[in-house]
Amino acid sequence: MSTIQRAGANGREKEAFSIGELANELNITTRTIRYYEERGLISPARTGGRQRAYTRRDRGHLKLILKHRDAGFSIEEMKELLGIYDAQPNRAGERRQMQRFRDLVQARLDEVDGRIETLRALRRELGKRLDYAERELKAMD
Amino acid sequence: MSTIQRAGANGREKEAFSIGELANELNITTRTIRYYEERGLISPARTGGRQRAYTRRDRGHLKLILKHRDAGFSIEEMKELLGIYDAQPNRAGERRQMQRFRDLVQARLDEVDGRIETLRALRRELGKRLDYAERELKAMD
DNA sequence: ACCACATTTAACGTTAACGTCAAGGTAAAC
DNA sequence: GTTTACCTTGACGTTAACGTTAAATGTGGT
Repeated sequence: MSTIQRAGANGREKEAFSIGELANELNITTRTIRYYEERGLISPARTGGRQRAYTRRDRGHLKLILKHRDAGFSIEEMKELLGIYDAQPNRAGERRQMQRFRDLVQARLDEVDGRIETLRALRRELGKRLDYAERELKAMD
Repeated sequence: MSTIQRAGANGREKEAFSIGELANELNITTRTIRYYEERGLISPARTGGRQRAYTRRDRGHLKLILKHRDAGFSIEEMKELLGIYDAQPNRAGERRQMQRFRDLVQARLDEVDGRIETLRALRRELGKRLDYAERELKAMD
């Protein structure tokens, strides 16, 4: 698992991860991680030997990506959000950037709410069928 | 639009629809409808000339299918549910069948609840980022 | 130095859910 | 009984999100 541990800042916390470590931790394949890079969702640094070295920040990105994936969002849909998210190294971003970020997150939140509502509608529909079945069963004995 | 109107029972209510009519009403293409038939989700009757004639029941199926689709369910996931749903011509189904139907609907309901929860988790995540952005913006003026 | 295992790039394969012609039959309107 | 509009069955094309080799390099441990 090549447990990457590069020199430099050595303050107790782990600094860099290999692709295999992340794949393991997040329960996905290395192919999936490389694919996300291919599509421009992440861009990890490289070691001298050209191997990918992921930071804790990259790992955070991946986690957010997976949450979106599980919620049914496409890679294209994630790109906008992450692109902006990346554009703010820390908190020193410019106001314009920060506003744009906030707006995007807000929009995404609305999207999520919409999908929740869609699911609620289906839930109600299923509820009706369930009630029907229960009634029929009750009237059958 | 060949407004199919076959002889037989003529009690005010429309009896049969053409594929084009349904596609129009449901805002999908005829290809999509035929595809669902190909995958075994529906099986409409045919006219003398071999054209598909959909009943109100078929239309109901399609609507349920679309709700599932919009909620992110796959065709395979819909097949089980619709298969059973089809197995009950009216209400005269056998108890065994009805119980199986209820159980399936219940399971699907749980699935839906799970997906809603996944979306809620993402919602919370986005909420945090939104708060962060708002705070930063406030501390910027 | 050497081994065993992890990683890399490149490329072809796969599944789902339709889109998109092509070449005829069918139905309804005139 | 022709148009004209709609429907039919193929069948090949397309996009997304990875899976799956293959052949070559890199890395950690002894």
